[in-house]
Amino acid sequence: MLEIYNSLTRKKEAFKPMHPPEVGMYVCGLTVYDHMHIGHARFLVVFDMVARWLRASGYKLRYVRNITDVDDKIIKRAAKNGESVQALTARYIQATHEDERALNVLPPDLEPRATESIDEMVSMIGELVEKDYAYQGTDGDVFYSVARFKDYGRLSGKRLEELRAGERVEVDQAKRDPLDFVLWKSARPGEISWPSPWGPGRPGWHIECSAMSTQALGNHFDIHGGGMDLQFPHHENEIAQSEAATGQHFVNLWMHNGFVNVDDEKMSKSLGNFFTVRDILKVYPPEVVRYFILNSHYRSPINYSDAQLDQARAALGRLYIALRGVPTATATQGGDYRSRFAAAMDDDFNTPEAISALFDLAREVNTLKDTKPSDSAALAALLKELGGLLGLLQSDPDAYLQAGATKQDGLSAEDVERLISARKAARAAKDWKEADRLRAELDAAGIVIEDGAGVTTWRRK
RNA sequence: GGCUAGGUGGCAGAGUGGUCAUGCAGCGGCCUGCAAAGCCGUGUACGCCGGUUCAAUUCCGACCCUAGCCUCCA
Repeated sequence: MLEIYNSLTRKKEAFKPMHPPEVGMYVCGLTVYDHMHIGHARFLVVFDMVARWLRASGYKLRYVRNITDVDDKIIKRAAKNGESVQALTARYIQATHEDERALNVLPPDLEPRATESIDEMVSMIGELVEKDYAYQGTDGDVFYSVARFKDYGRLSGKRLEELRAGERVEVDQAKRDPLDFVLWKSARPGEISWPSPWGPGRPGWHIECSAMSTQALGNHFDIHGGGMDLQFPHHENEIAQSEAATGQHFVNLWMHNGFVNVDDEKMSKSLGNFFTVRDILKVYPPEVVRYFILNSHYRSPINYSDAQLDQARAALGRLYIALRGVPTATATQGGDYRSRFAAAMDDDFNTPEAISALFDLAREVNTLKDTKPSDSAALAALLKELGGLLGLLQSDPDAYLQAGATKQDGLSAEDVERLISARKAARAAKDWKEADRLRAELDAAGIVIEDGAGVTTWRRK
């Protein structure tokens, strides 16, 4: 039985979709004005893992992940670059898709773009104005009247008076209440805009997700996810907007993934301590990045560092080494590995524990390799199958282990093969000195060689 | 200050009221021409102080410390 931690109730709950086997899940996606960083990669991989496990559990999932392609930062960046909003977002949407493919993040079933749902946003704002949950401020912007929504703060555990007491709330004369947030922003001359009953402008960020999720999944759906920092105010505001507009309960289960830190501090652009996926993939295979993310529980913070990625690479290498040289076979029922794996995943997606079952499985594959090759092959097939549920271990083992992407300076595969045959000749002549010299030469180039029964295999460090 | 989540062995990271996480690194052994990989064995742990209990890292309370949110943010 699948249990998931619900941010709304702050406890694990048995997962009960409203209309099984159908499940609707909406995740707040990227604002596309720059390359994604490792923090973005985390939420993408985490919810990809969630989607895969829900499907593997027999649910018919409708996974919706939006793209925010109009927003203050986008407008500012486009202006700075001297290009149109459309040109900027098109470029980064493409880059985002490339990075997702590299990380083996499957496309969602639906990827709505904010600019394609403006009508729905305008109509939802109209609904809110009509019901007196929203008003047009003195500057023309339309605001949501937070005090009108009695459950405001429930998701984030905040109360209005506490928020008001905070010193950092901005003072804005156009609003009736400093906590009110913008639903519709009037356009300044030259800015991208759409017509509306309140004049030309663009939607606020929060209304985008309310409108797109409702449009794709209905007024009331099962799961809504996103990064920890979106809990307040973004998701709080979504609830306020959607429930006020539709009069219905919005979302049953809220999931929030933890952050990627650097030196125990949040990664952020202002601190300048962020790492883009593109830069990381110049040094590490994408699957190592995916393993690194999945090796911690999705709600825990993780620290990014080269040392961590090196460890992830060593660990993943061990799994691939177990799969190396094993003939293809049908997966066994596999003792209790399968049930251990499932139990871990069912326990709020405990991927580190699921992965620990993979390592025990790999040990048995290795142990039986020589004595019971067919049993070993069947277990290896199980290892690959279970790994696949996490989006791991699907590459050809030798291709993964010999991939050149890890170090730039290396020898080509042909060079390596040539040196290995030279060493083979030296070994046959029992010229150990020459054989060891050649091995040292390979080692210096980052190549590890392993003499098996009659064959020498190689991989990159 | 308010709210939330944490503090586990050299590092990373799960978990449990009383036997093993798992990976990396270390040590010993097997294997190997020597290695590597693999296998076997092995050491080091649960922030601090009280309480409950036959028994607490695990439950309860206080304390200390850390991070996140309270402002755009995955």
